[in-house]
Amino acid sequence: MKLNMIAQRLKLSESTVSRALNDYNDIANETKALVRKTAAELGYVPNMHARRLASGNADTIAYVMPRTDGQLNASFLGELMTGMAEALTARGWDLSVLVPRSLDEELATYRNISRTRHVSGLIISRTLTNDVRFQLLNDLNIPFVAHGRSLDSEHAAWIDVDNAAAFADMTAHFFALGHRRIAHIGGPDTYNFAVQRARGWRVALEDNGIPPASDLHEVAELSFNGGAAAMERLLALDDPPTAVCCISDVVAIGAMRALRGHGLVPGQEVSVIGYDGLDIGAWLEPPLSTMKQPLQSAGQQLVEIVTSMVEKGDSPADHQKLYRATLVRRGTDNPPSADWPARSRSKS
Amino acid sequence: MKLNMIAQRLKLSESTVSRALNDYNDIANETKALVRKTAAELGYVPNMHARRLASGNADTIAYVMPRTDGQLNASFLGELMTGMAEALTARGWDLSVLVPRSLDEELATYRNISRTRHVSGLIISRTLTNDVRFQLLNDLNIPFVAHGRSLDSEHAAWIDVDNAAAFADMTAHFFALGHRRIAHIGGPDTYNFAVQRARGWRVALEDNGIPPASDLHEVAELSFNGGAAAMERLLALDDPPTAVCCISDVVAIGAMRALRGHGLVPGQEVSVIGYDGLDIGAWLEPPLSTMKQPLQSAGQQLVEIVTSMVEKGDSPADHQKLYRATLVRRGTDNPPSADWPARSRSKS
DNA sequence: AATATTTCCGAAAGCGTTTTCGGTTGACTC
DNA sequence: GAGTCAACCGAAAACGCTTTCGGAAATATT
Repeated sequence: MKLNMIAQRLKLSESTVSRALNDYNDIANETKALVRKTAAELGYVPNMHARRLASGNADTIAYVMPRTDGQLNASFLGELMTGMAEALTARGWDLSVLVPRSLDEELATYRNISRTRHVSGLIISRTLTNDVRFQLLNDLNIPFVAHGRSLDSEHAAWIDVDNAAAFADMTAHFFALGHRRIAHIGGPDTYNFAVQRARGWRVALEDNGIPPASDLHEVAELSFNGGAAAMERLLALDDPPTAVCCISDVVAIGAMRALRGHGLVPGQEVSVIGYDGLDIGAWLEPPLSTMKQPLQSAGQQLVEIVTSMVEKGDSPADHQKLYRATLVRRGTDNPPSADWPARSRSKS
Repeated sequence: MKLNMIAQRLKLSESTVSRALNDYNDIANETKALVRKTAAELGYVPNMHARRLASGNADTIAYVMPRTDGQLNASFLGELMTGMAEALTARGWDLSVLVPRSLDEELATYRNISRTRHVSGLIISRTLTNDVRFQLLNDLNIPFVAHGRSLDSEHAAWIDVDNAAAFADMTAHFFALGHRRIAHIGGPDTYNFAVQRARGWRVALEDNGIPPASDLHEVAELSFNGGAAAMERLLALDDPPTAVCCISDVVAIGAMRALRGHGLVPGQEVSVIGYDGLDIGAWLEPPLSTMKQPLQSAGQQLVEIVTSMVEKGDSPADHQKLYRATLVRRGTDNPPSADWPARSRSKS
C-alpha cells in the first residue's frame, strides 16, 4: 500500500497523488476528491519515516519528563500526558517522552535534536528560577513551550498558573475567615513557582496590613516528609500560626500529619490549604482544601502552542498564557479556634 | 554532518562507513575503530528518519496508556513510564505514547502500525479477562508485551504480579492475626486481575478451613467511592467482617473513609489491607498497610522483553514472568478487637 | 604452485515520500 | 487569431541511510 499503487490505479503520477493528499492548491478539486476517495478505499496510510525523511518534519513532540525528585510528578503526570497525547494524536503527530538522567544529559539531548531534527518541538516542565534550558533551546532554534515560567522565560512560550494570585487568594481567604497569624510553607528558591507563591502570600499579608513575620515562612523540601518537618518547626514557635498556606498538596498532607502527631485536628486548631487540587486530598480525614489548576486542559494547550510554533513559526512570546487557580474548599479551612494557641502556650 | 562527509574525509565509501558504525563483521577492526573515532570527533549523529526508512526498523516502542477510567493510573503511570523511558533511551530507542479514546480506535491504531511499522513494538496494560487485543496483535504480527495476564495471553509475552498469591498471603496474614471473618472488596470480573485476586482470597480461606461466605465478597468500582460504597454494604451485614482485603489502595482508602464515617478506626475494629503499595497510603491516619509490587523495575523489564522480541524474534511465550508482591505493614492490619462486632450488634 | 578460502571493501539499488521546475492544455484578452 | 495567463499535472531529483552483491586482495589449503 504505497503511494505508487494508488497512482497506478488512477493513472496519475506519484507526485500528483502526493500533492493531492497534502492539499496542494495546484491540483484540481475533482482529482483531489478522487485521490482521497481511493486512498481511503485502499486503506492507504503514509509511511511516516519516508514522509519525515523527505519533508524534514518530524511531526513529533517530545515531553521532557521532570526528573523524579519527589512524589509530585506522580499524579501530575497522568492527567497532563493524557491531555497532550490526545491533542497530538488528533493531529496525527506523535508524542515522545524524554527522561534525562541529569541536566547535562538533558542539554546533550537537545543538541542532538537540533542536529537531527527528529523531534519537531519540545514541552518542558518543572522550570527553575534560573533555567539554562531556555537560553540553550533558543540558541538551538528548537520550538518549545514551557509548563511554568522562569526568570529566563521572558521571550519564550509558556503557560503557567498565576502562582502569586493563587497564594494571594489563599491568604486573603484565611484573612477573611479571621486568621491573623498565617504561615507559608514554601519550597526552595531554585523553583520559580516557589518564589512566586511566596510572594503572593507576602503581598496579600501586606495588603491586609499584616507585616509578614519571617518566622512564619518555612522552606520545605517538596515532599510529604518535608511538609511534616516544616510544620513541626511552625508548631515549635512561641506563637504558632492558626493557618498555613502550603506550596503543594503533598507538602500540605505532610503538614497535616505533623498536626495529628501533636493531637491537633487540621482545620480546627490550625487551618491548612494546599495547592494542586489532587484527588487524594479529598480522601483524607478531614479532606484537604486546595487550590486547583486545570491540568487536563493544560496538556492540550501546550501541544496547541508548540505545534502552532512548529507549523506557522509563531513567535514564542505570543504564546504566554496565565491560568487562574480556584479554591476548592473541602474541610481544612475554617475560622480560627478560640482555644488556640492558648492551650499550647499554657502547656509549653 | 551526514554519512557521506565522514566517508569523504576517510576516503571510504558511504556503505563502508555505515557498516562500520553498525558493527558489521565484514569490516576490518582497524577501519571500524577509525570510522568510529572520526564520527565521534565530527559529532556525527545519524538521521533517525533516514535510518528507519532504509532499514525498516522503527526503533520505537509505544506504550498504550490505559484509558483514564479512574485515579488508579495516576501514581501508577509515573513510576512505570520512568522505568520504560530510561531503559529505552539507554538503548537509543524512542518511547512513544498512545492514548486511544476507545477500543475501536485502539484496534485501528494497531492495524495502522502493522502497515507502516512506524512502531516496532508495543507495551499494553490494563489487561482484561477476555482481551481481544491479544488475538489481534498476534494476527498482525506486532511484537508486544502485556503488563498483566489475561485468559487470552497464553501464547503472549507478559509480566505480571502473582495476584492470587498476593491475596492468598494477605488473607493468610489476617488469619494468622486471629481474624476469621475476612472480607474481600474486589473488582469487576472483566478485569483479569480482579478474578485472580478474588481467587487468591477464596483459596486461602479454604486452605484455612473457612468456607468463603459469599456475603463477604463485594464487587466494587475501582475508585475511592466504589471502595466506600462496598464497605458500607459490608458494615450493614448482620455479622460484619473484622478484616478486609481490598483490590487496590484506592479502594482501600475509600473503605477506610466509610469506616471513619461509622466512627470506627481502620486497623482497630476492622483491619484493612490494600494493594499497589502507593505512597499516599502512608500519608493516611493510620497509614494503610498494603501489598507492594515493584513498579519501577517493571518498566525496565517490559522494554527489555519487547526489544528482545523485536531484535531477536524471541517467541513471546518465552517471556512470561511472575513477580511476587510483598506485604508492607503500616498500621491498618492488627488482631481483631474484642468488642467488635459485638458493639455493633447490640447497637443495631 | 595452483587452487580454494577468507577478509575486506565499493557500487548501486533501494526505502516511500516530498517538492521544485517545467510543460501542456485550454480559456481569456484585445 | 496571435498572445497571455491560469490551471493542472508529470518528471525527476532529492532526503540520508541500509543492505545485497560482487570483486579484489590477502591468506590458507593441497
